[in-house]
Amino acid sequence: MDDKPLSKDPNQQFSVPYYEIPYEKFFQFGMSVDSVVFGYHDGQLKVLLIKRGAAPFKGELALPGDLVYPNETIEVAAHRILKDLTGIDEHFIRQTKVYSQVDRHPVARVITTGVYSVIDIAKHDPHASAWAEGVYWVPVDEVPHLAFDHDCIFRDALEILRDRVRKEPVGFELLPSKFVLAELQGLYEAVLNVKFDKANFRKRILSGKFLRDLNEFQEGVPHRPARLYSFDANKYEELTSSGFSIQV
Amino acid sequence: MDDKPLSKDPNQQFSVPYYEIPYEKFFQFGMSVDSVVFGYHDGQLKVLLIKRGAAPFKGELALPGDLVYPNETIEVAAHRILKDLTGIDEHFIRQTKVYSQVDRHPVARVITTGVYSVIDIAKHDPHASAWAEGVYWVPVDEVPHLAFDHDCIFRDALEILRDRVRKEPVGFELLPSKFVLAELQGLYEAVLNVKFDKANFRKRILSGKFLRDLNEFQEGVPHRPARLYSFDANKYEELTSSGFSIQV
DNA sequence: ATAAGTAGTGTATTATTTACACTTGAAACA
DNA sequence: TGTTTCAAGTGTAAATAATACACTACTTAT
Repeated sequence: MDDKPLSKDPNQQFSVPYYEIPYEKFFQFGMSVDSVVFGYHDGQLKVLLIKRGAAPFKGELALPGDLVYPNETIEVAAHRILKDLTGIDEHFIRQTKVYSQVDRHPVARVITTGVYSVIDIAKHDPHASAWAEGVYWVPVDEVPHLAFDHDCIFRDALEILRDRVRKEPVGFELLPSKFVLAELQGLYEAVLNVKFDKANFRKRILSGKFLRDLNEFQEGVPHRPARLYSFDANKYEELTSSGFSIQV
Repeated sequence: MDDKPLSKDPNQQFSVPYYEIPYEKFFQFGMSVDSVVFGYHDGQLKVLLIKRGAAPFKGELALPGDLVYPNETIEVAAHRILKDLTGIDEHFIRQTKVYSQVDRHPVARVITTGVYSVIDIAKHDPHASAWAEGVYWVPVDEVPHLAFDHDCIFRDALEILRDRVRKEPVGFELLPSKFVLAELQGLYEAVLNVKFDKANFRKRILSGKFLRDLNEFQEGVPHRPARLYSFDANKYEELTSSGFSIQV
């Protein structure tokens, strides 16, 4: 009995001085990570949802997530989960918030950390795994009700992404390494749900000098092909270290 | 033995499939909160440090923090800690990051959430408590080495504060409810470590319309007394809900 | 050749930011 | 009762940045 996770019984309240709470009760938390994985496709910002393969909420839609292993950090756990789902080792990943409502998990006391991740859909082919019966890319404005408190975790992540994408080079993670300015503009428009003037968008982005002009061109388009660019991470580092920040 | 917190023994690695890890090992995390409490005094931004009253790191300087109780959320725990230290119930408080390095705590596996808090020094009188032998306001640029990974937690919080204070009404929490524009300017200059032009600062702040002109004046100053203002939270809410955001 | 369609550029207008000098008013002192 | 001192508070010209929008350029398709 003593080994079981903390009971969720509402009668089991600890309205007593801390020294009357058995010491080991302070060390019975479960820790999990829930990932909000963003991708961009067909001019739409999408998020990766799974159909849960295990209780609780088996069969329901949720964010991919799992308990943190005893020897893992949260970041390691998040990478493991994404690797299981997409096969890719390297992901851009950032924390959002911690969710610690006492009753947020129906079975045990589990505190979860939200993270978001931003990937190029074309490079990844998500597939079902031990804990996910199905995996789906869902446009962010069509996300249905999710298991646990994942509605909230998703909303918060989207809001934080929208804030961050304006000043950090997050957007480039969503695109192939070679892209065209119109794609970049479409991406920002999809993420932020706004429209930009083409000429002004170009001027702003190009004035930053962190895009490398590859002197290559689009192929197979039925009109004048556009120049290909890539994000120059070194140049960007150089710029940020002297106070520069992307402004979109 | 099974009831003890997770061992920090580096030999106890779990490089095995999850189903070979005993189930209860997933529920032996300790969860804590560490608060970075900011205050403003004498034109300086300061942070509240404690001298630890208990092992580990007894006697060393650290951020105020404690284990989360089994029936608490992280936010509740953070408020409890600050109440213990300052006697005040209501605090402005925000999460910063989660710190989950496996070896960050020398005794047990404890994951901590950093929070920051921003208070009016004049209204609070911090005092030693069960877990704090001493309490000190230290200017942010004179913070010495701290216990655990608190150096890092502090640095991150300061960076996040500096980012947030430019667009959220965080600064007002540091001042008495009635203040003078010069005080507000001094505060922003101390937090951000920059200088503003007086005329332009006023124009910018006043153009937001979220300051209420109290038609009252400073007293006891040996020069022309300045107008007193207060932050109008209702007006601010109204403005933000229609897309407005503070810009400093 | 020419039409269609997107790539990419130039520029006038408007809005915002910056720098800095100025005026105002209360208290202190002669 | 001036006059000085000190910071409060204002006005404005110049520089910079944001916006709107029309234009040219180039490649494919017919």
